[in-house]
Amino acid sequence: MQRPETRDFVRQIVAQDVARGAFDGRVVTRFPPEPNGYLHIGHAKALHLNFSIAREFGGRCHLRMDDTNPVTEEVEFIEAIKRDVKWLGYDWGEHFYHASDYFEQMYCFAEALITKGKAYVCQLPPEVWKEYRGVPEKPGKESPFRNRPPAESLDLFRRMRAGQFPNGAMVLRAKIDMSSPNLHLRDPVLYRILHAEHPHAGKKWCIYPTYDFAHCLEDSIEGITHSFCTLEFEVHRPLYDWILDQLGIHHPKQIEFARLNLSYTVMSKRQLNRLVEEGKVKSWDDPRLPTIAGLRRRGVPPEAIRSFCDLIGVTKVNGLTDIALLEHAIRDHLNRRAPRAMAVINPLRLVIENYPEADEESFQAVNNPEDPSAGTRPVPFSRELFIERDDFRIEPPPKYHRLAPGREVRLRYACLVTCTGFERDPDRGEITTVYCRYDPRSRGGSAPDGRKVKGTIHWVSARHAVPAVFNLYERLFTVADPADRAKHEGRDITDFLNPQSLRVVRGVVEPSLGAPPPLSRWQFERLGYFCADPETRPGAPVFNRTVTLRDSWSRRERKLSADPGPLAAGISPW
RNA sequence: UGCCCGAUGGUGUAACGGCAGCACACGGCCCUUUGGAGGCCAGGGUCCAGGUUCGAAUCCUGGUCGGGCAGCCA
Repeated sequence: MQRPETRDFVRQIVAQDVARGAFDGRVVTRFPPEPNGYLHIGHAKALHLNFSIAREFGGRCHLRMDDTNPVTEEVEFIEAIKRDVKWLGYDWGEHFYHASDYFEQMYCFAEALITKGKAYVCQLPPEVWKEYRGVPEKPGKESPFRNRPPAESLDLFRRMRAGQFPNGAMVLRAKIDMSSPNLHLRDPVLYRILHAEHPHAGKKWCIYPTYDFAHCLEDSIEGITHSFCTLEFEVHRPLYDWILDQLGIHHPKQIEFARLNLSYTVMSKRQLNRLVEEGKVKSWDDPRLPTIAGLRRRGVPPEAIRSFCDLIGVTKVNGLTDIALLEHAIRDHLNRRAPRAMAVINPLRLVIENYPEADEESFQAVNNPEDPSAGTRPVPFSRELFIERDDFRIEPPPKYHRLAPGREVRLRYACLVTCTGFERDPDRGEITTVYCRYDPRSRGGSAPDGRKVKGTIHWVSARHAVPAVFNLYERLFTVADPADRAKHEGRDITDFLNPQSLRVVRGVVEPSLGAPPPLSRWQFERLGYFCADPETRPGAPVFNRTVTLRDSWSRRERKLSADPGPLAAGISPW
């Protein structure tokens, strides 16, 4: 027997269904966001699951606005959601729907249920209904309206629709089992009165179906075969099944999977909303947020989000995914695709003493070593350059391969230089200029005699430099699980905000980057991946740092400073 | 304390009664005109206790721990 193909449990179920000819072998899925907020990377997981499975099994995936609650939903979100889904690379084709377009059908199904004696209009006030429902440990109490004749319920329900009653006066409830250990089966509400204008349906309705009643019907009407949702809906499944069974209509299979939790961020709509409302971040597309809009502005490619979704898999285990995995997916894609350029985010002036003041020349730089077809570009060079402040030390620590008095390094693509001295500000002690002499025979950066030059640093010609603003982003929170910590320690998520999550610095970029297209993605050599902010302007570019490069030197330095080692500790066994 | 779901290296996952594998992270080495990328190596895991079986991560029982459910939200 052949070793079974590795598939997640969802795909296994779908494959089995297809194999045994369930749903005529068809696969139809759907992504049903409620248009009351922006999509985030957790939604991307659901999106990816639905669209990928549809594609893999030759089916289709619908995009559906689950707009059954007019008081929280807005048209603004509908367009934002469509834009984000499209940007992520998913195509719903013709299949864009609104749950509200099915309101008339849902209403008819509700009447059918009433007629069959499976639903009734209940006039218990909300507080009393809550009491009657009871608690999980004990059976609930039946509503006095439970056994009212179907004809009476039907009349009342029609008058509800006609607008004869105020909000909350009565509801339509399913007649199931008030003693069920599953609260959702204790005669759940199917319709409520809401005198509110609907963003899509307008003023047509004043009664609206609840999620439980609407969702299974939406799925059924659209011919969905597999309805994926998150774990918290597991206890709703018996109700989903009950409604469809009573009505005897097409019955999709609901399958629950674990939602995504990402370390060092928060994912709930409520928490994200707070961060925006309270100004902890600037907007819904703030690059520190895990929203799709935020990730896009941060410079995260959609391909990286999709491959991340493949990496995390699908299970029923509620865990916490390390954001390092997302960062890996981002670097992996950008390393192959992002053109390289040179930028200096913390400039230090470097003067090449033996390079004539009046001269300048340009060197050919490789655009992408991972992709020869990306070609090369000329980079201007002159006597005065900017280098990274981190790339010079007066007293270099062990294994430091960069510039220091007397040390030789390679200026990337240009030449070899040896440090001859430096100058400091007499008052502040800050280093202002580093002096070097270059080896004229090392044009392009190769050592003429084959001598080993271990360090290579990046640079920008001062005369040609374009000033640029860099938004350096770090993790939004200082703890891996801010939401859990807040919940269990009675604290607030804002207690864990990283004050360093955004640092704005001014530096320079090489002239080829003077007017980058908004949202274009680059690797600044030795620094990281950056994305031109939408607000970048020609001659005044603004870049958002997507993610740093992996940096084994800074890791080493951090380790050394954190752990002084046995010698520094001064401990000797004898 | 009712019901439902879950538990495999630090993290995310695979193995569907037959050699516990992969990825990320972490550590070491090689290579390098990005301390990037790439290559190589190493460490580290089946929640616990019983049972069934020639054989259990997998099946059964009990426990422990974690999550969900008491909106006219979704």
